Amino acid sequence: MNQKIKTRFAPSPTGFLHVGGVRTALFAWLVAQQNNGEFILRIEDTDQAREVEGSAQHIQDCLDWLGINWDEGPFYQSQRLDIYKEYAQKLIDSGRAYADPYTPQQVQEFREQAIKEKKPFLYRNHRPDKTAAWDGKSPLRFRSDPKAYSWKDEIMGDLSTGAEVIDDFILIKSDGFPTYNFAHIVDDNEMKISHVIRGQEFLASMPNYLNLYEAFDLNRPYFATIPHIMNEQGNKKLSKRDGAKDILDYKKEGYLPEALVNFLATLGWNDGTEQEVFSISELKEKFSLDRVGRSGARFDERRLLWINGSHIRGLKLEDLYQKVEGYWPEEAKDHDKSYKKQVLGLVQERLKYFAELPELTRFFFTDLALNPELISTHKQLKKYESGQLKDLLQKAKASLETTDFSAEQIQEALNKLLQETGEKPAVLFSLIRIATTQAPASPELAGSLSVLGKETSLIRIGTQIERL
RNA sequence: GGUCCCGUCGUCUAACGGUUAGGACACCAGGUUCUCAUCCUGGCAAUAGGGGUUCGAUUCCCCUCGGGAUCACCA
Repeated sequence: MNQKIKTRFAPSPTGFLHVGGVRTALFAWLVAQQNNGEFILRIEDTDQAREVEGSAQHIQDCLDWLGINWDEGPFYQSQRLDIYKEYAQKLIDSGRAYADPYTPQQVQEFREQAIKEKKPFLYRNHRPDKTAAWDGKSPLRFRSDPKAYSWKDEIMGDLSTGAEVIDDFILIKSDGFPTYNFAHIVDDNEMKISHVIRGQEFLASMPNYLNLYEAFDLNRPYFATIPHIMNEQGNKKLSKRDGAKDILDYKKEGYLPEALVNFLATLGWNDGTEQEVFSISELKEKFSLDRVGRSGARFDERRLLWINGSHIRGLKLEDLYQKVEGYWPEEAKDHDKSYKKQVLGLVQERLKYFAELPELTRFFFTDLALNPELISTHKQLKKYESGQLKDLLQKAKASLETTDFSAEQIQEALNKLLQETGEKPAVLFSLIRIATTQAPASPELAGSLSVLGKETSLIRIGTQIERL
């Protein structure tokens, strides 16, 4: 195949982008990336009624964030009406398009009649014998040539349908805008798209598209149909109305774009090995359409969470620090970079997404209110008298007072204390951990104390002693 | 309803017609001097059903069942 690989993402600007749309874009982009091809963005804004203000920009923001960059565009179909008119004229000249004489109401009546007679509705059964020249005001309709088709889909394999599904369809609407069915074929040809990669909602229309390719005497591009992502119940394609999130929500919540890309790429695709976590460059290298599954996949956010955590753990601390800017708890604003970086180093391995940074780290920046429940519900500590706990903390305080506050020295001191008191780590360490953090969970003790610093640590232990 | 597509653990998936049907997420249990997390070990758990073809079927064919897409002057 000497043809230059060129793919496109062609969304309509009718709302925010969710994971389903982005996955389609991603697959098309990956195909172009790995073949040294081009990827273009085309905004299919031919339905003025459904257009949502800001949507085209939003789509670009999403792709930008994910690193799905386009080589050309964005093209806007609304600015290419002349091109569609030219192509339409070719079909008029060759007798393959005609002015539609019916009103929508009349067409609807035909349809209802067909339903009543339990026959499939085909517009071409109502084709007028003679039509007036197209005045540009009525819709322009394609004169189809019913025949059976078979074709190859790079994902679905060999497909075929009979002539009974071929029908006349609208090329140009009465508002002068082309339909998707027409415009996308014109543009794919004009833009020399080699691989048409899109969601399965278009699969049923393929025979009609093939019919139109033939009417124009065009070579077919390669086709690849991507199965839909299903909603959580698995009974419907994922859509905005059943809770699919805006892609930018994932950005806001502190997901890494490379993690989301990893997640979406492996939803329906795998490389045949047992690898689960991929970098973008690995995906560029390894992705292939023929290893995309044919069945619809469900979106499982828990898996995304795991992949995101996995990518976070793989980040260098300095990189992670750059990325989490803006996610720190309010109380962290007066603390310097060096301190915050140390804190970050301690929580890196337990961070699943950035928005949970505040709850994980708040106690490093401010004294949390004493939480007696942490002791009263602790499975070991609850058996102790408060006097005993007080005594233990006093010993801990005394020991730490004379300790150099590196993590290693603290660990050593704590180990010694363990021996001296004869207590189990589950008791002594838990007690100190609770006293110094007042949090249900925190990073490992010696490291936390070291970052917290001697003064703060001792004060907090002191406070706990007073309140026991 | 017509047409088309799909059907392996709860989820994402692997398996030239020959595997004890593998891995991952989730979940459960144990381990790593405290918690949560990480990490390690172990566990639970699937070929929708029925017929063929074959020495042998998750894999090929047929039927049934189930799910989805589509049938617009929407994309």
